[in-house]
Order: sequence, then C-alpha cells, then structure tokens
Amino acid sequence: MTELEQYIKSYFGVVDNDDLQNIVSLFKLTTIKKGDFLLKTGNRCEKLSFVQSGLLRMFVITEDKEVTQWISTKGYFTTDLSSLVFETPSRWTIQALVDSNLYTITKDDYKKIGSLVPKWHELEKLFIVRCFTILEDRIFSHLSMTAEERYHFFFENNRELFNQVPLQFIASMLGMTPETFSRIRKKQIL
Amino acid sequence: MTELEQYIKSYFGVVDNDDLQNIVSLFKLTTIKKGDFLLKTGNRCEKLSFVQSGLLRMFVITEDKEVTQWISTKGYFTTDLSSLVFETPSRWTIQALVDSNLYTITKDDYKKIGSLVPKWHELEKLFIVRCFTILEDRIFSHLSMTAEERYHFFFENNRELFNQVPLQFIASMLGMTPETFSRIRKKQIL
DNA sequence: TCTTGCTCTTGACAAAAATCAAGAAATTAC
DNA sequence: GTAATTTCTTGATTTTTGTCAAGAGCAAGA
Repeated sequence: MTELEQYIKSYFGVVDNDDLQNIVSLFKLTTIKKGDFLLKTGNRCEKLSFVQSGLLRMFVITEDKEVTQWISTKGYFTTDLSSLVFETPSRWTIQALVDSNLYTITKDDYKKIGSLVPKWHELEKLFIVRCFTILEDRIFSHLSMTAEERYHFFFENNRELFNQVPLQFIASMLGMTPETFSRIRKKQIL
Repeated sequence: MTELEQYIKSYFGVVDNDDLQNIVSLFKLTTIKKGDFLLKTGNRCEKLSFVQSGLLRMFVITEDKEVTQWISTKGYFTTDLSSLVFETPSRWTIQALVDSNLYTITKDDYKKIGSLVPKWHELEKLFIVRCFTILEDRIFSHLSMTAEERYHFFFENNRELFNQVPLQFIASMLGMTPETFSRIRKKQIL
C-alpha cells in the first residue's frame, strides 16, 4: 500500500479497495520548490494537496503585518477549502518553506470523485468535521489561554516543528509577536 | 413553504422537492425554556437543532472561568458537531438564554438522511465548509486584531445581539473580560 | 414596594504583551 | 570562508488588557 493510500485510509476511514484505487488514481505526486507559491491571495484555488514531505505555510499579508494561519507538515492537507469548493477568491497565500512533495488533485478531478466513489461525500464530510473541531479548539485556546499557555500546548504537540521553521511563523500562528515568543522560550529553558 | 424549508434551501442550496420534503419531515419543532440545557459537557450529543426563534449559548466551564464559544440566534444551528458525528463526549454545554423554538432532528434520524436523500452528504459537506470558513475567519481575528477591533467587527455584524443577551457573554465570545468590553463600549459612545 | 440578585460600570493597580531599537546568532549566497 | 541576509534575542518603554473591589442600575420575585 502506498503512503497516499494509508493517508486516505487514516483520514477518511475504511474504504473498499476499488474506491480507494479510484480516489488514489486522481492524486498526482507533484513537487514544489522552497519559496514557490502553491496559491496566492486573490486567486482561485485550483487544487487540493496532501503533504508527503516538506512544509507549507498558509498566510496573508495585511496592511501592517503578515499573519501565519497554519503550517502544514507531513500528512496534513493544504488548500483554501472555501475557495476550492465555492470558487471564490482565495483568502490565503500558500508557500513552500522547503522543497516539498505533494499528492495533488486538480479541482476538476476533485469534483469528479463524488461520481466515481459514491461514498466520497460522506467520507469527506467526516474529514471536514474533524478539521472543524480542530478549529473550534483553536478558537477556545484564544478565548481561555494566555500566550504562554498557548505556547506550551502547541509545543507539547508539535516539538519537531520548532527546529524546522522560522520561529516567527509559529509565533504569528499562535497570535503573539516574535519577541513575546522568544521570552516565553527563554523561561522554558531556564 | 415553511420557514424550515427556506432555511434548508438557503443553507444547503437547491434541493429537489421530494428531497426537501424528506429532509424537513425528520425535523420536529421543539421548544426549550429559558435556562434549560440542550446539552451538557461530557454527555453525548443526541440531536441537531436549527433555531427558529430564541437564543442559545454554547459554553464550557473551566477551572477558573466560564468561556462562551458561540451564541446561536435565529437561523443558526446548534449542536456539538463533533460529538454528534463521532459519538464522543460533548465538549460544550448548550443552554437557552430565553424561551426558544427549535427545529430538531434526533441522532438516529440524522443518520438516516443520507440514505433517504443521496445528495445529503454533499449538501451537508458544503454547509460545513461554510462553517469551517467562519471559524477560520474567527481565528484570523485573534491573530491579527486587538480586542477593540474585534469588538467593532462583531458589533457591526451583530448589532441586534447587544440588547438581547448579557454583554459578559459577548465579551467572553470575543476573548476579553467584561471590564475591557465595558471600557471599549464607553469609548464608542463618547 | 422593597428586597435580592444579577449585570454593568468605574477606578486604581498589576500583569501581560506590544513596540522600538540594538545587537547576537545563524543561514544563505557569493 | 567571508560577506550579506535573515532570524532571534534582549532591554527599555509603552500600550493593552486583566484583576480586584466597590458601587450603580435594573429586573424578577416575595
């Protein structure tokens, strides 16, 4: 079983083998070089990608700063879901932080899955509910935790990321400045 | 066309009439009295409700405070989606802030819709993507805005709510204390 | 009507986090 | 290997937000 097949199974649950093959066949292994853009704010999002290896950052530049919304690591998907599904202009820019390999499906093929695999919409729905829940938890963290608590929580669950990406991006993703992040970090080490 | 039919149409898009009837028939009009609980943290969520009239607050009590995650007004749905779908213990408590009327579907019936209306999973997926997008925007607001900016943004889009519910709940939902909320408010009036 | 609770506001103060500025450390590019 | 960039840290200071405590305003109920 390929890595993609395993992902699909673990994200979308049990799928029979024909369906799995149908799904997998629509994803193509693509590469993206460090610094290149998978998507830019304002454009239509034309694809959905699972990260096979590498790192991608989803962010947006506002008048006065750059805001990192999420960093996708191995096993995560990356896309502007709303733009992909509703064909609206993308809110996010997605850029590769390092050379990365992605399993990518085009919008056209994405729209076809439903007819090839009847169960797809249901599986995908469950997958999106899981993502929805993660976002709910993230909102909760902003309603109930201090910057320091958010730092700890994230650190415990994503240690590896801390020596793979510029820390300022993690700081932004957690809703604090690089300075505050650095000071919290210092406390930890002492 | 009943109000519920209109909701379904506006949330889930165009549905043919048979499907619409099938869906609508599974929702029952229920009432809930001010102060009563639709769901309590730790319990299984056994239903999904659309608010026909009234107000419901989704919150959780932590060691040191009570956190309001969302207030559902007319037209919104209310449930612990994750608990409903995955049958995990509910994270949220949902309580009626005033006597409310709800269109409610039980978990059993909810699970049946897919077989009665094949297109259901796809429609529901689109609906959840819209909710997902709203949560993304909310996270963005915490990454990029001050308490005052969040206040303005929310106020502009939800003026009515400000004289219908205790302001402390809105404060919590926006991630600030009642005191900060009150001070921002004062500034606005002057 | 008069309590009794809530809820909201206000002030004084404390804590948390942001900003600004400078310099160190690490990476990348030549 | 060295210079040039970028990233990270640190200190000083300001701003924002939270905490605590008291009181005002309202509303529901006896």
